[in-house]
Amino acid sequence: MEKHNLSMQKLRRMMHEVYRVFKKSIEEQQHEGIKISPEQFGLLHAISTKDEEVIQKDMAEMMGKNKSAILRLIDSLEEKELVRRVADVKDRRKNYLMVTKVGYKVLDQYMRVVHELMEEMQQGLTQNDIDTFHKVVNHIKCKAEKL
Amino acid sequence: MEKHNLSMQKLRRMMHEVYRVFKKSIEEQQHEGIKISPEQFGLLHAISTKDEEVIQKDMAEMMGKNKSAILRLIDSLEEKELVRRVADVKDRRKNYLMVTKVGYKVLDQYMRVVHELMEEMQQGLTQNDIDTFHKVVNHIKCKAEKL
DNA sequence: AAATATTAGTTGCTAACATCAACTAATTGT
DNA sequence: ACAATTAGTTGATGTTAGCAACTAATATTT
Repeated sequence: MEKHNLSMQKLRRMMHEVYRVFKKSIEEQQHEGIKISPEQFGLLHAISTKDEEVIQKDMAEMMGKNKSAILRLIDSLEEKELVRRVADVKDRRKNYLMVTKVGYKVLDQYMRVVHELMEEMQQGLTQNDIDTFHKVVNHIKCKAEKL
Repeated sequence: MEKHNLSMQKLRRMMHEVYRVFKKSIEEQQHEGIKISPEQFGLLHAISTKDEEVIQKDMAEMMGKNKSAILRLIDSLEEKELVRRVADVKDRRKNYLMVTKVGYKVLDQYMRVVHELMEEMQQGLTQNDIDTFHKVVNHIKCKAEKL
């Protein structure tokens, strides 16, 4: 009982710390340049990894976020010129999301920082540990989605 | 590289789903009564589990949050009469945080829901899985705290 | 073809959370 | 007694989330 709840809190704490360190590293490694928040980064990255073209609705589903939330995020990314909306010629309701050149550049920088940090923070953990971690995360997510 | 980043995003997604389900269950099981947010719940619970009396600063440290953030949370909990600040007689700067009777009642209700949900979502996972999960979370948190 | 239903995105509003700097009052240290 | 430190507060700013209502575009039904 108490154990389970603590895990969510610990999880939250862990993520908070990771983001804090991440932010600090970004500041240190880039005194200038475009700064984006974790959520913005998450969306930018998600868009960039999709092979086929995606629309806002797709991203909302994929990230499990409310469509307004996605819209706001896209607004903010578009404002920074990291992403562009391109209306579908056949269905004018749909906006395809495209990562700009600058977008890819920022993404690359951020990914490098993420990579370094994760390498560092994972030291001392086995691959099995990490795989189990992902398994648990995925398992709980899927269970939760069904409720 | 991409794998590590995805885990943070997946983690975030998982937590989002868990909170969604949690909220839904609360709504279903309590058509009335005091509603509190995950953060409020987290703080309320944290306060309740400490044997010795704690002050705001303690909670900020313990939860890894900014003191203003804690203050605001306490404000909101105090407003709902779930928590009370009690000034230390010897050091008037310090406020001890006490969970009220109502506070314990709400906490109990919420804990019950949490317990049920976690039981349900953990089905199919072994104790070893869960332990490893906690181990990884704790490991990363500690590593991050040192950076 | 026209009417209705559905879809994708937008808007306005509200709530919650986080952080920083500056500040105040209280206590401790010199 | 004064300076430094501490605990909490305030104001401002930024970010994210969610809901309902709305608009324009498309699909389906009549």
